[in-house]
Amino acid sequence: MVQDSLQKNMDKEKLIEYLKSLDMFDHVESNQFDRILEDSHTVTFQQDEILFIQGDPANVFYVLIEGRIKLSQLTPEGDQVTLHYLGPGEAFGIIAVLREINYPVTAQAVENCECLAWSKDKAKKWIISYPQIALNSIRILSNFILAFQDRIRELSTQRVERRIAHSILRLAKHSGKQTKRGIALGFKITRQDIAEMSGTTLYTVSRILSKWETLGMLEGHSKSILIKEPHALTNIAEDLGEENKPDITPP
Amino acid sequence: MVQDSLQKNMDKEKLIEYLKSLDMFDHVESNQFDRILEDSHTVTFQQDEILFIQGDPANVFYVLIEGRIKLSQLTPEGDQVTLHYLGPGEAFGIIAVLREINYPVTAQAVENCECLAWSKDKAKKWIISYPQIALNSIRILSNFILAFQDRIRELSTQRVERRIAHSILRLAKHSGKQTKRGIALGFKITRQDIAEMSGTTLYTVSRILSKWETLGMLEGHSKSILIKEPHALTNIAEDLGEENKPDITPP
DNA sequence: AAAAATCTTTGCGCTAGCGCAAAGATACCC
DNA sequence: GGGTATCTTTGCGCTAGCGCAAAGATTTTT
Repeated sequence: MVQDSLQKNMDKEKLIEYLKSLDMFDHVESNQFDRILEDSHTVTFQQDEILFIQGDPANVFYVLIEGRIKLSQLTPEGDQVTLHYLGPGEAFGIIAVLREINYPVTAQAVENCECLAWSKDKAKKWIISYPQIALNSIRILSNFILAFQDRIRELSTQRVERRIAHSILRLAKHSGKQTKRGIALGFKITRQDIAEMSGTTLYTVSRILSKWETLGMLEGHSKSILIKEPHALTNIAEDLGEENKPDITPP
Repeated sequence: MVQDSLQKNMDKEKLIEYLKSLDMFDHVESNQFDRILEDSHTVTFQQDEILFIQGDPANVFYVLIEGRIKLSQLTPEGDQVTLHYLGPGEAFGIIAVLREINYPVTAQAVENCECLAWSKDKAKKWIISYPQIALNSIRILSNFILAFQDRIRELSTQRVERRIAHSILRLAKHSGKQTKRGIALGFKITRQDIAEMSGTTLYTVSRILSKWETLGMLEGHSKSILIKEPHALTNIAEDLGEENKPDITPP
């Protein structure tokens, strides 16, 4: 973890412009941003670096500027469950900082990352004394609640194949890059990672990806996935239409 | 659904005293409560009555005073998933009202209920213009997030038996009544209800409850459960110690 | 370039849990 | 109080998905 001066990668003007566009600072008066920024510092993390581990005392509130961060929980038995992949612009650590509890999740950089960071006290000061920021926090938290409700519903009622389809589509929506050959997921991701998002095992993910590959829906390379037929994946995720198994009866 | 005058079941003084004790109004100045109460009206619901269905436009924010309410989601396929049982003192409808979205869940009274209700506009007015109430909302929402995270972890990594044990213990903690013979769950609940909380089927719940009954851990009657050995249940929920199957080898 | 580490695939056997069906039990209603 | 609706239990067969093991493939390290 490295602390930079603010000006390294972006000048102050541009950074403020960017902050203004974020959910966390939506509708905050322009003249506040100088002070908000003064209270912050920039931090960078290398790929795979761990920002904090579930159970660590929560001393910092972050906004992710650049890169991608995985939020996960480890069970007492050692199974990892991925709760969310954060992308640029997302805030994290709100709950732990405000509630004065230890971080309830582990945060790990899955790419090189750059964050703005506020100490617990400064973050609390802004959220508590600035009603608009509190309201923005409510909106952010409620997004999590809605997403988690969907996740619980999925895990309770859908079979693995569908859940995996959903997980991959979520990644695609969040970080996919359109290429000539299809949508490529924007960062390295293993079968194990997908299993942790879908509530299954890496074996099952591998088998199902292989199946989809033979059906021509996607291409799975090591640590990367290229979605060739997003529509077919959506069909599986939404459980629409007939299986598009075109009866592979050899001639 | 019946609208009462405030004074029917509780006089105003007592009601204000009660409101002050709730999470939603924690640390709100005493002199505000007259006005908060003026903006509200009381509503009662009969057992099994539906307060609102997922997808309904969110016009009302509620605080549950008396009774118990089930929050659930229905999948497009018709499977029901129970997200939470609300008890007295809990607020609901915050997200839908603030976000101007339709209710994301269905709310149904599982006992006769009494609620305080605020119209969307009045609720928004209070939450937006009164920072302490916004902060309290953040705390309430973050509780949901933490609970849902646990739920996702459970569904992803634990087997049914353990999840059922957890569900029942949660109900017991939330609404159990200590009796001579054990802890009795405080309201009618079917095998189907428990299945919807645990992400399984009513058949599996029935089989597992039967097993626990033969082990002497609990007694399952129609629509009610008496926990005779909470400790044994906790062992299963936490996956502690050895199976307390005392080798039922007949004499 | 070789060696080590990590990730992926796939065969194989197994079992947890599903879900139909049908019979009992309990609660509800006219 | 008898009939109806709702809940619960349990037998039975089945399959989705788990998880070991071992072989490939790919990436990283030296």
